[in-house]
Amino acid sequence: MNKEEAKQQLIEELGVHFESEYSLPPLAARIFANLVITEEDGLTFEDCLTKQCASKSSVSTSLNLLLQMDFIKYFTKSGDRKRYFKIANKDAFFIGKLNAVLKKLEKELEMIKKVESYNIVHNPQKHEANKEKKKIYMKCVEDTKAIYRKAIEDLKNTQE
Amino acid sequence: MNKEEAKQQLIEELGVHFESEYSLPPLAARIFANLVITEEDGLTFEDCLTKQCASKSSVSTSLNLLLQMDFIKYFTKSGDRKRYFKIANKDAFFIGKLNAVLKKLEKELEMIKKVESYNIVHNPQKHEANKEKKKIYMKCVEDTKAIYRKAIEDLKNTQE
DNA sequence: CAGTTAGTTCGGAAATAAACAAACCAAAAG
DNA sequence: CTTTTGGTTTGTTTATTTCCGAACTAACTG
Repeated sequence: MNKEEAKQQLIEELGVHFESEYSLPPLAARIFANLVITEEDGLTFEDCLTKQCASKSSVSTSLNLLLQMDFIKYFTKSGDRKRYFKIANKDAFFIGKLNAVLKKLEKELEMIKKVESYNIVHNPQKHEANKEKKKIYMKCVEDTKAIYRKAIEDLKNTQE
Repeated sequence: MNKEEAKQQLIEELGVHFESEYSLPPLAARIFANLVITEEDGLTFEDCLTKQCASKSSVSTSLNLLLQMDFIKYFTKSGDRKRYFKIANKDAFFIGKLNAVLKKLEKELEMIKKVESYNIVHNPQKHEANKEKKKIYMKCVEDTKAIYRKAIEDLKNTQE
């Protein structure tokens, strides 16, 4: 398998992964995948257009979505009106991911607490029955959060 | 706020949460939310139908989806043709969730390794640049997995 | 066996999401 | 000032998802 083939295949695979992982529309996921694995330092609007065989408007929407989600950023070159898009920054890829998981865990905890509050008031016996399990689960979430926070710190300290 | 109001509001809120958290269709998410917070020991098909103001066919589809995803189970009462649906089991709710996260992390690792393999062959310099970050991220994922595995064990040992 | 109960299945309608084409705009170049 | 470049915006089309109604089935009931 040559490089171009390997690349295309990996983009498709990564694209599918990103769709579910980050709830991205298919085209945005593919564009992001392309930016993740490209060896170039930044791809232009046109690059994205031709590489994904998509329409201008769809590429525009997708790139703006990715920008707004902080998945990508762009830079310019003086004397060149094009924008060059690249993934937000080498760490952001991981940090963003870690933060996303953290946020989900926070939300999950919040929902569990709401259910708990409801049960304390309206279903005391049910609350008693689940107390121990909730405790284990919550500890697990807290431990995970600690690990993630540390990893984010570590990543930040790896700046080159 | 009375109990019924508090309950309805919580069901809606939990429902919205489950939609994104577990990628469930709206109706299935609401039915599951209802089963999570109900004080009854199991709700019938009809209960789900009337409480959600949905059609028979939609309730049927939703309940079967939830069954197939192992989110819920049912039991029967002798001399009663109805099925009583309830959440899969008190631990399964958490264990299932933890396992789902574990699976996602595994998949994530797998994708990262694929990108890494591609870079080793086709983009050695890029690979070198990201080596340290990948290492931190991977350690983080492994640590998380360990915590989750332990929590699952702990939950299993809490059987009443 | 005729009806009722507790659902399932199938075909389609309604809602939502994703992508597109075409018209548009602002900055730079000729 | 006209044209080209690098996009954006708007309105539509297409695809997919979600839900529903109506017809069906299998088990029980009288």
